[in-house]
Amino acid sequence: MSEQKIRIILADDHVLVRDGIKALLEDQEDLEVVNEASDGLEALKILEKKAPDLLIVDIRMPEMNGIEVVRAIKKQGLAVKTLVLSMHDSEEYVLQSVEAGADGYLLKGSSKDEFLKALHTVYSGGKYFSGDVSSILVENFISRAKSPGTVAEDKFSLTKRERQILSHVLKGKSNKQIAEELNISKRTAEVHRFNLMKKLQVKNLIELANKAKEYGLS
Amino acid sequence: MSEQKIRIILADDHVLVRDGIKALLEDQEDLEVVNEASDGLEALKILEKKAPDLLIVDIRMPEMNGIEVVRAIKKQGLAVKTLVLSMHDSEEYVLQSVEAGADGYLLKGSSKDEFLKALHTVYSGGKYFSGDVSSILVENFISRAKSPGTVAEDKFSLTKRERQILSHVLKGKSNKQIAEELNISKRTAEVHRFNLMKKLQVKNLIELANKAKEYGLS
DNA sequence: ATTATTTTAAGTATAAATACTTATATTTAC
DNA sequence: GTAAATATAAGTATTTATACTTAAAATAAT
Repeated sequence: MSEQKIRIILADDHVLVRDGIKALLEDQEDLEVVNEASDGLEALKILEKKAPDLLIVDIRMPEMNGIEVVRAIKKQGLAVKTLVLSMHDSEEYVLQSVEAGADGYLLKGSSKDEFLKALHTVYSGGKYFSGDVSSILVENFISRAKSPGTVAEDKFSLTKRERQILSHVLKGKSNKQIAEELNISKRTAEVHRFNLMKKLQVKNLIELANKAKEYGLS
Repeated sequence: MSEQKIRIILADDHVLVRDGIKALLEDQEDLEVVNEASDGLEALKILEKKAPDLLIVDIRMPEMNGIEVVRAIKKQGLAVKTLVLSMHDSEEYVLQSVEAGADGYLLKGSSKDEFLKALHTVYSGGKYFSGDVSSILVENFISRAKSPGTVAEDKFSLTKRERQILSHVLKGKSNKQIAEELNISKRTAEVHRFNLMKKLQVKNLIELANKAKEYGLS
């Protein structure tokens, strides 16, 4: 009865991490890594034709991040279960993953045993979130009940132009430089900068840099 | 003759990464992971009493980073070989590792095969640096020949006060705030800020934040 | 004890960012 | 096609940072 193995696809941009996890998984007789991907887009492509049981996906990847991959999967109604791995226990990531429809979320600080447990739980239709993560969920579940639709608002609802300005700001450009490069007035650049900092709720460049890095805003 | 295995200690703060690499290593019959550490200090302690053949160490770790561990090992004249793993192919890290006396340096983007090759090379007394890394070394070897003793100067030779100011700057404080908190004049704070940015060779806050993060300057 | 380094802090002038408000084109969406 | 959102940009006043130079105390090192 336990004849067919759980077919897994691994997506992580670090080969060594991938090889490590693969070795770890293949020590288990009921698991099988059928394919790997080194970025989000590749993962999606492989997924569509291989139709595995489970996808293990890292959040930070080039091209398309793990959360976006999960979102795409759910949107397309693919049957694959998803287990999100993360180096960072950023609250926002957790919430985004849940809302994207991830079946599980594990910190890389989790142990092998927890990893395998999560894997099986998710495979059999359950949800698995590592300890520290659960508390974040509980807290947000409560606050969400009070003011529905508020949490994890799609990123920060920056406009295209604001994102564009942001990316320049994050390169250390001054408003003047930005204005010159985009052929807009310095004042306009100022306004955009002002607005986006307000939206991101940061008071200075340092906080901006950190927040942007944390949420993967280019 | 190939009776005794290569005894390895693994140091990485992420349990899952550790478990993965361990699984990968223990698929090889000539290797054996005798112990693990989740931070630099722990690694050193274990090392001193276990005397393994080889230490695989991640750069970013709490308490004491990988490079510092390598440096301590060489200082104490321990016989263990060292293989440094890194997520980041930062030029500075590579150079620091070499100067600390590391026997090998591998990017986590390396494959399992390259990993094992590196391992064996280092164990048998050789040096191993993954492809992309070698070019960095070559370049710096040349420039060093011209002006010896210049490269990888111990951090950036910031003074204590400068480091202190830096940590405030990195919290997003203004010179005025810093001055108030440290009971110095605003002008003094300005000078320190100016000098430290010069020493770190950055032109703006963003670059400062990145550089500081990269080199682990608090 | 005497260099050397570090820390302190002032001056001067310029450039940039902050914290708004107001207001008009221009898109985009329903 | 009209409303809503976005992008544009000006005004005003204040605060901060930049880019130096100079120079005196205070500490640390040999």
